[in-house]
Amino acid sequence: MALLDLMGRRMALRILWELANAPAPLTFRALQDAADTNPGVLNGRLRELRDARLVEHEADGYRLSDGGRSLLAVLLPLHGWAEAWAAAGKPSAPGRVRSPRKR
Amino acid sequence: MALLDLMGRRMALRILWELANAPAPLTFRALQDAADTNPGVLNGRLRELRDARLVEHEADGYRLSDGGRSLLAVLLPLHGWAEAWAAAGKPSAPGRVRSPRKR
DNA sequence: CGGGATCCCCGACGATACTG
DNA sequence: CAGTATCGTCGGGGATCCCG
Repeated sequence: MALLDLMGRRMALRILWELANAPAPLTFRALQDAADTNPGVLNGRLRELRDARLVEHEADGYRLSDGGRSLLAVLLPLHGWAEAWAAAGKPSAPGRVRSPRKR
Repeated sequence: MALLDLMGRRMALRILWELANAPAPLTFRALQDAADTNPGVLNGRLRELRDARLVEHEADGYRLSDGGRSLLAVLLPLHGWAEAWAAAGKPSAPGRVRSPRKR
């Protein structure tokens, strides 16, 4: 699945996430700062995400496309599963497993 | 998300898929053949998947665990989304996704 | 047959300098 | 500020050999 290729890349999900939580479109710099990455990676990812029509670029910056938003929506259940899975997997880890964290 | 790290790896999903469709547990060789990969990768992935408790290893071979099956279930919607997404995006686009494999 | 060990290659990433 | 170019590094993955 090509989707996983894309989403598995270094800052892909992070970028989508930052854009999703931004009140307004983010500039290149703003994104670079928010995702804490470098121009090269950010630029590459941005290109791929735009090719995939998951984000859009306008004069005022980058924003999620409808498709991007729908992807995020589909990703949520997976995210939930992953959390439960991770929680089940590290019962012996420095135990803060008990208090479910919400952010 | 660590899940994506794992699933994004070279044969992870493929292995889960092959195991899911197998009528009975698959042996190492059978899996290697089914997924068309090499011992090194297969072994590595198998170790990770076992660590993640997504697959189980018994005397008669490898099989999906309950967790593995549940993951696959959660993955289905994503898969559906990905198909629609791919279909919408690359009806005529030059497919640069995967280069032809030599065998 | 199962599956570790090895070797090599290539692409992704990180950092940063640089141009418009 | 936006984005590109360059360069070194690092790790994953392909192929193979081989032992238990």
